[in-house]
Parts: sequence; C-alpha cells; structure tokens
Amino acid sequence: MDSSGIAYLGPRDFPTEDHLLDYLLDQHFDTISCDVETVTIKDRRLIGLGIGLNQQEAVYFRIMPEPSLYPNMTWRLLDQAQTIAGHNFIFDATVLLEYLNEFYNQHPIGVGGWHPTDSSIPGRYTIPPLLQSIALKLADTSLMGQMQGLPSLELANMTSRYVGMEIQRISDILPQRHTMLDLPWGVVANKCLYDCLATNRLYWKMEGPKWSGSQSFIWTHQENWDSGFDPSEPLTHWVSEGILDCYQVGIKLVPLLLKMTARGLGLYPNKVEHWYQEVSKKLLVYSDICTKEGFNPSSPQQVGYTLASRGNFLPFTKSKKQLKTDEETLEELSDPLASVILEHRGLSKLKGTYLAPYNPHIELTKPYWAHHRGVRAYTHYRMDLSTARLSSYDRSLMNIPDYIREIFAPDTGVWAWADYDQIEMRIMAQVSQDPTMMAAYERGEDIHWLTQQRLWPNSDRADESTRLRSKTFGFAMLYRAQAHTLSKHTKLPISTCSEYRTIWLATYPGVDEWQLETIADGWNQGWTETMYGRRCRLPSLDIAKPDHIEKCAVNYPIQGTGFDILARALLLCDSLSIDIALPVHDEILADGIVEFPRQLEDLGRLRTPFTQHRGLYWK
DNA sequence: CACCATGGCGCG
DNA sequence: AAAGCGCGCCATGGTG
Repeated sequence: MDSSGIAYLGPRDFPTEDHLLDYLLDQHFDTISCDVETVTIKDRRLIGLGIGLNQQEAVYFRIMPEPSLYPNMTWRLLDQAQTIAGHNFIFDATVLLEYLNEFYNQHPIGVGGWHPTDSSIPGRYTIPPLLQSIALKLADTSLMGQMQGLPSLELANMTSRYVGMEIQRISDILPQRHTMLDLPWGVVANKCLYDCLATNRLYWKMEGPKWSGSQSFIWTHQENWDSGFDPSEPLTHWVSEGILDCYQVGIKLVPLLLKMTARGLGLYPNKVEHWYQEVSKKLLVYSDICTKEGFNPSSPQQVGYTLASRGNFLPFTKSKKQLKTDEETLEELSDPLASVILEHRGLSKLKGTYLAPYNPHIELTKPYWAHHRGVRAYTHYRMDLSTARLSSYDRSLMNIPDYIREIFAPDTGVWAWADYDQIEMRIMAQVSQDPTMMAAYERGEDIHWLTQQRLWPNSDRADESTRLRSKTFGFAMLYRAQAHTLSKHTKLPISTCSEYRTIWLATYPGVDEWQLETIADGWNQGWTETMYGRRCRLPSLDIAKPDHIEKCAVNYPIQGTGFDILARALLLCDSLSIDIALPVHDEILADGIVEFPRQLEDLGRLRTPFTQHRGLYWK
C-alpha cells in the first residue's frame, strides 16, 4: 500500500486497503501502544506514527515525505483506546507536540477548536486536547523499568530479556551519517511496527493494568537462552507500593512537562540586546590582546601551549593529552595573561551560551535556536536515567547564571518562586535517621553552625569564612568526599581535612553508618532506594570503577528523593492552577502573584521548608 | 559536511 | 592512581 502511506503488520490478509480501513473502523482496540519515528534522534521532525493494536497487530501511518491518506484514522485509534502504552513516551509526546503545533499553525481552524495561540492570557499555553487525552490514559514501559531499577531501559534489550522477542535497533538499519529519510519508508514503517508490538507485549508482560492500581504485585519472566539472558537478574520482579506511587507520579508529570515546553519563558528583548552589546564590547578588548599574542583564547590547547611557553607551569589533564588550563589552575598563576584568558572565558561563555541564542539579530547556528527568538525562550524536558531528576535540553533553562536571569520576563508582570531550604541535607537527616541531625532540624537549629562548633570550637559565629567551610564540609560529606576533595574546596591542608572528616563522621554517626550500609546494599542489589521506595540503578562494573559506584550508591537516594519531592510539589502546584514556568531541582519558578501552599513542606517524611520570593525579575 | 572526543564551565 | 553526584552546551580540533 505504497501510495497511501499506511502499513499493516499482523496475521490478517486484507485484499484491499478499504478492507483494512473497515477493520480498523469496526473493531475496538482497548489497549494500544504507540511509537513515533523521527528524522534522527536530534532532528525530531515526525516522519511516521505507529500503533500497536494488540500483541499481534500494528499499523503505521506515514507523515513524511508524504502524509498518509488517512490521518484521521490515526487520531481515531488513539481516541477510542482506553490505555496507550509507550516506551519513554515523554520523547514521543514532545515530538507530537511540535508536530501538532506546526500543523495547527498552518490550519487556522484547529481540530477540536484548539489553537496554540488561542488563549486569553498571553503566554498561558495549553497542550493540544489530543495530547491531553493521551496523557490521561498513558502507560510507559520505560518508566516502569526505571522505577524498578531494571538493568537496561532500552526497548530492544527489555523485549529480548522479558518477552524473548528480538527487534531492530536504529543502528541495525541505518548506516552512519544517514537519516531515516534516506531509507525507503517501508523499512522505517517495519521498524516502527515491531517497536509497537514490542511495547504492547512488554506492557502485558509487566502486568501493565496493575500499574495503575495501588496493590503491590509480582511479574515474572523466563530465561531467554538465545540472547538477552542475564544470570544476575532475578526472574521474579516485585513491584512495591512505593514503586507504584512513584510511577504514577511520573506519568502525571508528562502533560505538565509538555505544558511547560509549550509555554516557554518570556524575554525582555531590550535587555537581551543590551547585555549582548555590552558583553561583545568587553570581549573585544580581551580577544585583541590574545590575537596580538598569537593564540585563540577559546582553545584550551592553544592556551596551554602559550602559557607554558611563557614559563608557566601547568599540570597535564586527566587524559594527559593536553595541559590543564581550568579556572582553578589559572588562578594560581602570576602571569597577567592568565587573568586575561579567564576574563575572556567568562564573557564568551555568557555570550555564546546565554545571550546569542536569544538574540534575534544573530545568525542561527543551532536549529533549536529558531523558536520565537528574542520573544520567548523554549526548552524541552526529560528525566535523567540514574535518579530520574528532570533535565532541560535544547537550550537548557536549568543552568542560567544568576546575574543574567533578569532577561526573562513574566507574562503577568511578576515572577514568584519557591526554593526548598537545604533539601538534600534534610533528606540525609531523614534517610540516615541520624539523631543529632534530625533533632537539629526538628528544633529548627542551624546545622552549619552545629558543624562549625564541632570542627572549630573556638570560632566566631559571625566569621563568614569558617561558616562557609562548615557548609562545604556538610555538602561534600553528603557524597562521602575524601580528604583530598575537601581540601580542594576549603583550601585547608589535606591532613587537617582528614582529621576534620573523622570528627564530622563522629558528630553524625548515623550518617556514617547509613552510608556504609547503603554502599553494602548497592553491591548486593545493584541499586539503592529513595525515601519513597523507588529504586535507582547503579552503574555496572564494566563502565564504572568500584569507587565511583559506591559514591553513586550514597548519592542517588538523596538526589532521587529530592526529585520525588519536587515532582509531587510540581503536581500540587499544577492542581492549584499555579502557572509553573520552570522547575530547577529544588526550586519552582511560577508566573503570577502566587502564594505557594504550605503543604509543599510536608511531601516527604521530614518537613522541607521553603522560602518564596516575588519580583519583576527572577532573582 | 556530519560526527565525535576533549576541555571547560554554567546550574542544582 | 585517584581522590563528590547529576545534567547540557559551548568551541576547538580531528576523523572519514
């Protein structure tokens, strides 16, 4: 059925296309799976969409180069289903969001009366009703795997292990330096069809329907001796109530993440322009100096060579391929050229990373710079693989320097934001049940002052540098830093740090004990748990060193719990119609004169106080 | 030209 | 020899 752009995989024979369409129209497909194909992973233009009707049958609808003759059938199938299973559907949903936005922009009267610019408050966007309804009946096999801490989340690996089915990977069908558009559409369709079947089968294998309930359960799989059999993985998987709860939170997050992607952040165009001009002007001074010296300050290689030939001592980098020229090293040098280079670095980072993408007068160098430049800043969200924390990509908005945040403009005229106060230390107190730390937080005492008194008994509370060192100690010890690292951060001798490290661990013996136990758990299980009972997979020995794995073992429960709390906070805010513009790990930025609810402090087992701010500018 | 590794640095 | 975790993104420099 080449010309019509529709493909079927399954046991049935349809003499003509009309028979297939009749079949699709007549039958009810209750639990379907869905997968999109894009040009490449990076170029997320939609080229086709597959639907797994059940565990044996799937259909594919082409979008590019020519759309199929039956686009409405695609939406109909999605609409009539009760459950839609995806595999890492945040990605697919993002693709669909962009596709639908584009589609509606070209068709002034959108399907269902919806249009992206159709909103009473400027900048207050909603996601297309189609995506909204998909989100309400979404299941996600990748998220299931992540919450359980399964060893691999890749669709091909999971299907091979758990349902004994081998499917193609993109690299199997796509030669290097090619895109899906270079392949005959039938090849793409075929891959998509099998992916859909795989997702559907995985959903059932993992007891899909039980994931929307609250009763714990087990699912099992058989050894796949032909491939994918991992003797270290148990054949029985217990899904606890905690895992279920976290999974459901993850699913509910999907439409919210889409909404944030669709809304973006407003910009003050004149501020962007002004900053850009100022920074460019200053930059010129420094690059002139470097040009006269005959090197490019943006090249670490040239910087290293130039500084070394001027008689400076520079250590090698970790790989020993170049000389080390990072900030820490250059600060130690007395050569004035070193400060010139540092100034240049700071300014060019600012210009290239944080200003150029938002300045409409600058030539596009990255495709994702294109969206409404100078008017709004857009980004996309995903969950990180180890701890599930959110990350923002395609112009990340989660790493904007403090001092430049004034370029972002609230649509309502005022930003409101809430910061959790020392959330990771509080989580540490809770998971470790360390009596000293818990008592300090319960009484509302200052934990850094407590540390300071133990490490520097005669110090003054008002002494900022000692206080900063106490903070640094607490922060670094969250991850069981070695004396060497502590020394680097506090600029104290290693021997002193080693001594203080011992005192710190003795002050908080519960933390010491918990960290040792957690490391042991990590080795035994291959994962460690957040406060909510969610598992975080640890890196395996073939890709990470033992030491690193142990650091991860104590780090993930804390970072992961931080995400668990933030995710619930976001959902609570959203349910109260707070217009969330951007989450940043322990902070929520909202648009409008918002009063953040105090319930946000009681989402974990220990109170997590927050402070809130408002203003014309963020920060 | 597309793609990758490297060094460096922004955020939490 | 290596000595705190997670992430994204920039420019350079090298490859096929």
